[in-house]
Amino acid sequence: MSSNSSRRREITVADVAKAAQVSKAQAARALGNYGAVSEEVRGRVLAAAEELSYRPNELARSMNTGKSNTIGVVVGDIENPHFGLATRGITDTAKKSGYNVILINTDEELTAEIEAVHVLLDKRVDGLIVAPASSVETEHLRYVHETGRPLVLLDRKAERLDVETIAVSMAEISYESTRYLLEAGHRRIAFISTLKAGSPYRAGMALDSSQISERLEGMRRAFTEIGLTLSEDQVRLNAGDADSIRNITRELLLMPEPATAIVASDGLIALSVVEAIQELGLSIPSDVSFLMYDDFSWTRLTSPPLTVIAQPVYEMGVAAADALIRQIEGRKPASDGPEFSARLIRRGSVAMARTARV
Amino acid sequence: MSSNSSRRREITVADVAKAAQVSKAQAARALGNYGAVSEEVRGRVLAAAEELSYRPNELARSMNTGKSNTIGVVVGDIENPHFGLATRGITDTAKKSGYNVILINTDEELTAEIEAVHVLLDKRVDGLIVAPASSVETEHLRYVHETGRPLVLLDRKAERLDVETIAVSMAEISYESTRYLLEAGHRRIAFISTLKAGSPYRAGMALDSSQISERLEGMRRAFTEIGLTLSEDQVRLNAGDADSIRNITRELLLMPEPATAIVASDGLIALSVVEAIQELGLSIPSDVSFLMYDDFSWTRLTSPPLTVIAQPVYEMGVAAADALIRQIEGRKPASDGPEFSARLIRRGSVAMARTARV
DNA sequence: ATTATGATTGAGACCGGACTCACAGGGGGT
DNA sequence: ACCCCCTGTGAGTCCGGTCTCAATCATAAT
Repeated sequence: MSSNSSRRREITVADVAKAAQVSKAQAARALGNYGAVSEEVRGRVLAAAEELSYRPNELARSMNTGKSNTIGVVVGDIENPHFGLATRGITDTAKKSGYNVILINTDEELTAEIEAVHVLLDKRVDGLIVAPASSVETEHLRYVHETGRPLVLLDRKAERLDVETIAVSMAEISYESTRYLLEAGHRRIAFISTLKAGSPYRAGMALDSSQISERLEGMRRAFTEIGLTLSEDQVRLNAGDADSIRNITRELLLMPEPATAIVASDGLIALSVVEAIQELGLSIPSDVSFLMYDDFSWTRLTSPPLTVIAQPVYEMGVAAADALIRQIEGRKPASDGPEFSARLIRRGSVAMARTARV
Repeated sequence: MSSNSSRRREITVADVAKAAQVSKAQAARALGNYGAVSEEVRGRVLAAAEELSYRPNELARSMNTGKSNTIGVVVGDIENPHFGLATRGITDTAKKSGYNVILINTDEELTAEIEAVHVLLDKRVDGLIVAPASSVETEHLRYVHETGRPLVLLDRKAERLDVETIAVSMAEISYESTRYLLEAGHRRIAFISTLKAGSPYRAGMALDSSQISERLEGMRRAFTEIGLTLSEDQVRLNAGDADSIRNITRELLLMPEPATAIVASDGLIALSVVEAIQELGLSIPSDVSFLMYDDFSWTRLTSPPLTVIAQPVYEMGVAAADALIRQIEGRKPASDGPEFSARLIRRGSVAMARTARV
C-alpha cells in the first residue's frame, strides 16, 4: 500500500528531490529524462517519485517548453456523424503522435467559432484544425495563421487564405451525380442544405460555404451542358432544424411542378427529408428519387437502400491531423498530400423520372 | 490597421505594462480585472493591450490559480452516436459555464482509459467525466477520487466506488421489454453485446459492465417470472466489429432452434444485425423480431420502423456536466439529481412469435 | 492643520517545471 | 605528472501570469 494519499498540495519535483536527497535540478533531470544523471541518482529519484506517487504538472511543463502537446479542433456539430467520424480520425491520429485534442462545437455559428479559436489560442494549443463555418469571413483564421500557429482546414476552403486544406473537391462529384439524375430523366432536381443565408437562393449569389458553392456549380454545369438551367426555386438553404427541413420537403413535393428528385446536403438533412417523404405517403424512388451526401451505415437498411455520395470522412480526419502534426513538428509535406474524392454509390433510391417514364 | 503582427515572441503583461507606462502588477490587475486600478490606468492599459493585441496565456494563468477551466471527458467511442450525443450535451453545458472539454477516446480499452485519466490529471483538468470501460477494474477511478479531483461517471456504474453517477437504471426497462417480447410469444430471445469477455456467457458469470449485468438481470427476471429460463446460448458477448456481429447473427438464426427475437445492445450492433438479417433473406418482424437500445433517427426510416429502447442520452450528458461543474465549484447537489429512465418505443419490428402464431 | 482611512501602486515572491552556467571529479592521452 | 574533456551536480533564472506586502497618495474626519 504505497497509497500515501497526501491530502492537499500536489507533489512537485522539489518534494521528490528532497526525498531522494538530491538537488531539484537533478531530480528534474531524472524525471524529465534529459541531461546527465548517474544511474545511482536516477534510481533514487525514480524510487522517491514512485513512493510519493509524483505526477508531473503538464501545465508547468508546457509553459516553458512552449509545447502543450494539445491540438484544438473546431467543428460545427459533433452530433453529426460526419464530424463524429472525422473527429475520430483526428483523435486516433493525434494520440498516435502523443497529442491530445480539445474539441469545441460551434453550432455553425461564426461568432462561436471566432471565440473558440481565441480560447484555443489562449490555451496555447500547438495547432488547430478548423472546419470553418464560413468560407468568406475568415479574419480569425487569418489571425491564427499570422500568429504563426499551425492551422489546417477541414472540409471547407477559406477564400484568400493560404492554408493547408483537407477537403474533397465537390464540383466534380456534384456534376457527376447531377448528370446521373439528368440521365434518369429528372429535370426538377432539388438541393437542400443547412447553409445559412439571408435570402432565398438566386443564381450567382455569393455563398458562405465553398462546399455548397462547388456543389451548386457542379449541378449548374451538368444542367448547362444539356442546354437546361437549374431552377433557383429548387435550391433551398437555411434547412437548419428538422421542422424547417420537413416544411421545405413538403413545399418541394407539393408545388404545382414538384421536384422529381431531391438531393440532401448531409446525413442529418437526409433523415428529415426521407421522413417527410414517407409522411406524405410518397415512396422512394417511384414517386421521388433521392440522393444524399455521406454514406452512413443506416443508408443501407432502408428500403430501398439509399443512393449516396460517399466521402472518405475518417481518412480526411486522419489526413488533417497528420498534416497539422507535420506542420507543428516543422517537417515539410511528404508529397502533395493525398487528394480526396467522393464517389457516387448507386443503390436503390434513384429511378427514372415519372415524366420520362410516362 | 492595428495588425502589428509582431513576429516571434508573444505579447505578455510586461510588454503591455511597458507600453502603458505602468508597473507589471498594475497592468496585470487591469487586464485580469482584479484588485484596485484607477480608471486612468485601466484605460491606458487596455488601450495598450488592444494596440499590441495582447492575449493572456491561459497556461500561465491556470498554473497559479490552479484552475484550468477545462474538463476531461473519457468515452469509449465518439463515433458511436450514443456518445456523440452525450458529448454534445456535455460540451454545450460546459461552454455555458465557461469550461472547455478535452476529449479522449478509449476504444473501450481499459489500459487506454487508465492512461487517458492520467493524462487528463497531469493536464490539471478541473474535473473528469468518464464512461468507464469496466465496472470492476476501477483502481484508476478510485485514484482520481482520492486525489480530490471531481469525477462523474456516465452511463455505467463502478463497483465499490462512491462517485456521482449519471446512468439509467437498466434492469427495469430490460425487464419491461423482455416481458413485452415474452408476451408476444417469444421464447428464444437473443441478446447481443459488444462487451468483451474471456469466455462465452454463462448464467451468473461476473460481467465487466454494470449496464449489461442489469440488462441481463432484467431479462432473467422476466423469464423466471413465467417459469422459464433465459438460455445461455442466446446471450452473445464480444460482438466487437461488424464481422463478428454478422457471424453471431447468422449463428443465432441458423441454429436448429433459432432465435425468434433479437435484442441489440446498441445502435452500432443494431446496424450490423439488421443488415445480416436482410442478407439472410429474412424479414423483420415476420421471420424474426427485433429490438434495440438507443433511439436513433434512422430507426424510424427502416421498414418496418424499429422498436427501440430510448435513452435520454443528451440530457444525461447535460446532467453529467452539470453535476461535475457543481462539484468543481463546490456547491452542494440541488436535489437528489434527476433520475433517468429509458422507455420502450413500440414501432414495428416486434411481432408475435412464429411458434405462437402457428 | 493633523491624523485616520482607504484607494493606488510597484517590487518581488511564487506556481512547477526546464534549462543555463559554473564547478567538481575521474579517466585517457602524451 | 599534466592537461583536456566528459560526466555529474547544484544554484539559480526563466516562462507569464497571480498575489502579497509595504509604500504612497488623496481625501475625510477631528
